[in-house]
Amino acid sequence: MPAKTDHDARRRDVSAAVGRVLAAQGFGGLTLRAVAAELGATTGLVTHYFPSKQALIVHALEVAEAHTRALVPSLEGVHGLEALRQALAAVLPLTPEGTEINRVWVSSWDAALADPELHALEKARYKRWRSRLKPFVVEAQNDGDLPPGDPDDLVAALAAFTHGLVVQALFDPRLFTHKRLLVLLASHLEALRI
Amino acid sequence: MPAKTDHDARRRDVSAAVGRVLAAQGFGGLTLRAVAAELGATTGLVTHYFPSKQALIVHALEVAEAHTRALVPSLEGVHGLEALRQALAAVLPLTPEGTEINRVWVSSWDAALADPELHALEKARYKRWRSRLKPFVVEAQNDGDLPPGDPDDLVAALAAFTHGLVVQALFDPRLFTHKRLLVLLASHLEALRI
DNA sequence: CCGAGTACATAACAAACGTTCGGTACGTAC
DNA sequence: GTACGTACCGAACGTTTGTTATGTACTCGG
Repeated sequence: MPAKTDHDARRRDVSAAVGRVLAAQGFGGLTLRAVAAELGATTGLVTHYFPSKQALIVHALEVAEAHTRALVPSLEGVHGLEALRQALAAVLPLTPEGTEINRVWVSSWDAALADPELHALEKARYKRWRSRLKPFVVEAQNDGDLPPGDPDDLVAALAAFTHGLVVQALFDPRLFTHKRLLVLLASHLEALRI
Repeated sequence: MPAKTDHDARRRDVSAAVGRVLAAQGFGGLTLRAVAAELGATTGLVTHYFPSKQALIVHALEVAEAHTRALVPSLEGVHGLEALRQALAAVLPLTPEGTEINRVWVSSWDAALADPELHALEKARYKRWRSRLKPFVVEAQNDGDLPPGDPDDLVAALAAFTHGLVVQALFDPRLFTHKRLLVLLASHLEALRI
């Protein structure tokens, strides 16, 4: 009875289109018709795969998270402070792709602060990010490359530094070039060194 | 010929209502009707004082900036690292008022990334903020409380740290309490000490 | 080849949007 | 007192929104 199309793959296509609209227009410009146009289809297709706009957004942000995580290089064989540096550098808007996905994240904060469900999801996402960074921080502390103290505090501070840099870079890419972002990150980690 | 009402004061009233709607609903929920309702008036009043929604937003963000700056305590007699700490602490969401205005700022980034005019204004705002912090950084460097090097880099890093902390705190106020935010800021500055 | 069910297009729907505008009330200037 | 300009209401305008319903083409299991 089922037709041929790959349902899950098509859902991912739709979500990808949402991501592109979001990166270009922000949440204010995210409409079902814009998504459909980006996809070269109609709103009928979109609503066929997602019951509501809210569900569409939620899924699109999940896909974006997976995408973001995929930008982090393999850190096998890399440890401590250097692994931390690479993990944080992967988040910076160093490529057009990185810039686009960061635009999506920053844009999503508006909706996430207003909507309870999105708020909870973003809060959980931050928790996941910090817990993914934590082992590297602990390692760096054990190596004597970072000062002792509650690693959770250090992780939060480093996540803050990185995302704060992302925001400034999005608004002034001319001032925060690829090279300068990496220098700022590296010298920041260096400054924290004991 | 002119009637009695204080035009500028009324414009500020409208902008304040925009701020309240923005803090509660974000840009997605910012409509002329919501602003009018918040003001206990009609859309006619709003459009009487602002030619368009865009102009309304621009003015509301200007008012918000003035408001934000007013939250910074007098730093007369305070210098160097301690002045820097106080200036940055003033930005953190430590009070309901501070939380509300930070919600407005973070929400505004969605629209600011999508609209050229708002983008330019936000970019300029960041520049102003950094240049206001810079003297304190230079002072702290001269005092030997902060490492030497390009003060612009240090300012950008500290602005990044602070705003990144703001975002995390907005999404998880339970985890980032008033006390912890201040501790994180203080120990971060301490960690940068030579 | 034939029902059944999926994959969409197309179109309609009420609701909500920003903007525009006529109308009323009320000061002020002369 | 009359004329004029401001302040604001209330409603209408056309557009756009998310959602829902209808219709058609196609693919499969039997």
